[in-house]
Amino acid sequence: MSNLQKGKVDIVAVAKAAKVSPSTVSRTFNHPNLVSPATRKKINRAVQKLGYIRNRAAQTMHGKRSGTIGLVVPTINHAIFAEVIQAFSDSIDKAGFSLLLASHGYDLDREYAMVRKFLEHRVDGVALVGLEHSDASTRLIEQQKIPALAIWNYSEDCILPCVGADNRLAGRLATEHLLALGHRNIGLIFPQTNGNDRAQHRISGVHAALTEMGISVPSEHESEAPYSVSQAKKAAISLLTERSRPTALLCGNDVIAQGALFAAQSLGLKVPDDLSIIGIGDFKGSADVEPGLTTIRIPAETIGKLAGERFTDYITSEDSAPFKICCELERVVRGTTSPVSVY
Amino acid sequence: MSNLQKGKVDIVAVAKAAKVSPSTVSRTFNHPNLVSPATRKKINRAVQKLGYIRNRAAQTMHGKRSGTIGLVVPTINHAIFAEVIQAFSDSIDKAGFSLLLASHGYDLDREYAMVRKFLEHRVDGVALVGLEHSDASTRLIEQQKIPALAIWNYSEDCILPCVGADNRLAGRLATEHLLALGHRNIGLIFPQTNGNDRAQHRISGVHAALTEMGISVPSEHESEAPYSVSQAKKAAISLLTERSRPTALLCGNDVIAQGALFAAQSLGLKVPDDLSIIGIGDFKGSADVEPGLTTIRIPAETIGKLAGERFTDYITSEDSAPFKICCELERVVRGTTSPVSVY
DNA sequence: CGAATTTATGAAAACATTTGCAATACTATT
DNA sequence: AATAGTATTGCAAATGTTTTCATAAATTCG
Repeated sequence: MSNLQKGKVDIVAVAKAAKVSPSTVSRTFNHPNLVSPATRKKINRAVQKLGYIRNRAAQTMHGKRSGTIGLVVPTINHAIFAEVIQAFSDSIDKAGFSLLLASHGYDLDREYAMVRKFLEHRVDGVALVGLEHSDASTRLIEQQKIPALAIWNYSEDCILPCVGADNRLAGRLATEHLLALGHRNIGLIFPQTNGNDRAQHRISGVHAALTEMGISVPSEHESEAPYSVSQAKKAAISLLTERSRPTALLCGNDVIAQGALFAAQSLGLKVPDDLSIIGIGDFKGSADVEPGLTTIRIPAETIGKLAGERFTDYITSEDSAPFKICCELERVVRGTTSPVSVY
Repeated sequence: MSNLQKGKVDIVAVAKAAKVSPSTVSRTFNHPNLVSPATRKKINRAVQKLGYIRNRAAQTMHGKRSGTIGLVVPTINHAIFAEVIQAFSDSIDKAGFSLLLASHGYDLDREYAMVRKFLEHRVDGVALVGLEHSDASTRLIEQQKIPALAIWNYSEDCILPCVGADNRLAGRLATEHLLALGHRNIGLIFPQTNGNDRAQHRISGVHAALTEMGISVPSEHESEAPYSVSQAKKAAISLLTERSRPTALLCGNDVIAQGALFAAQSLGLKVPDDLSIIGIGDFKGSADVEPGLTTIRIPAETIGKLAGERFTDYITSEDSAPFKICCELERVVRGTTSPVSVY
């Protein structure tokens, strides 16, 4: 009760209370085996009594790790990123790190600013979503020799270590599923690809697969929609009321696919009989709509977890060999796709 | 090119390169008006050339603010928290702060651990979700005299400053809407209330409103479901297949309500003709289901934004008067509720 | 032109910790 | 019992900044 919150409760206050030197207190924390059990007990009692809390800022100044990892995402407020963030956070927490989080709203200049901000905080590593970043960011990471990680996308020729899935393949898998069901007249709804390499890769995978089959998509069947169910719904409605309606809709992500599904339902189209819909992502909720959404599952949780584990390893171990991990995609066939109807 | 990443690029390296003293460099950053434009230019050039980045750890040691705010949420991976986190993050970012984020998975002991962890990082403030916290956490905050904020819930008799909505009122509003439509046989599906004061308050508001009307809910019409569409769907199905089916379902949050909606649809019940459903929250997506979900809107974004603004104010200004802000709820009537049918 | 201000800069102490080195105390060995 | 070795502790320097105080240079004013 006496000298609790007396303002300055630092390591020397503890030392004084335990009648030892500050060095010994520090050692009790950092190398407990170097200090005798008896003094350790004295010190712990003093720590308790004074309510002492270690100061990582001071530790950091000594070249010790700050114990923080910075993660920059495009946005926190999307189901899919929230899932990655959660898994990543849990994962690095287990390794004793804290998460500094920031979002850039798909603006790569802001991404740079966020990385810089994190560097000021002397994070032990920075994780970024995607493979496309501004030159400034790349240079900064290079110069400062800060461990960096690309999350979410996988690519062989990525400069940074990465943990993610192959979005090109995701696009291809979705396409091949529709093709296998006999669809040849396929509509595409994708988000803007600008500064969004996930979408870029996906759509390029789609086009590759289509071209191989000699299929091309007329421009009126190719539409752009933001990451929003309601706006995707609008886009889908206008696409579906074109003269020649496609038999299937391939959507750049599950949110768009959900919008498309609602659009179809509001137009009185039967899914999957009149129209097949496939998404990419398998977001929470995709299984639950009626009918369940067929999609290409990107294992967000696995990616986040793995990324956290490997990255903290990479940071803490001496012999840090860069790594690239490709997480498996999975085709999840539910109720929104069926063979093209013969009519 | 020469002495870029030579390891130690600190303020004295910059000083040397600019041929001034470290003090002057420091001043250029902190009190630029105290240093002549000419030297300022020299210094900036040196900073550029060396790629110097300020070290907040060292600043923090001087009693300067660390520039971080810790936010502890139950979970990141729920639409509604993701939205608050996003808004809070943006908001504090504008004030120059960085966000340290952690989740506790509805375990108040872990919440304590996270707060402690943040304290080690010398955050300038901690924000917690909800009003119910372990004694240990409360004591810790008290002892360390760290600015703290309760987000999400509003209550007059809250010890901490708070920014949030009145969940009791939310429950009451939802109930009154159903009552006004003539419903008397109401089913309840709520999440576990243990360690979740949001749910607790909502359900107590519901019961209060019902009791005032002399209505009681038979226990077989009261069900518990976790925060998951599919599990809520299951719970709703078993509730709706009881002998005496309620005419309306009041759900503890929109995720549960969505599950209930899907449940009704899969049972062939017409919503809202055969069954009215109301949720609480107004999550992203609630407007987009078919029919649109009637709900009590909790303004997550406003809460996050306001919380960030007021909290950073509170932290940075000297005359920090504690504050309590109650954010307005709004009844959003969409397609899932209608007057009870006369039969 | 000299005194009184004002402006610009530097020197050094302070912040809370860690750690290499030195000193002391204890244990085992002959 | 003396010596060598080991276990435990303390001293002091170092980490990268900020800030107070002092000093020097430039400006203003009578």
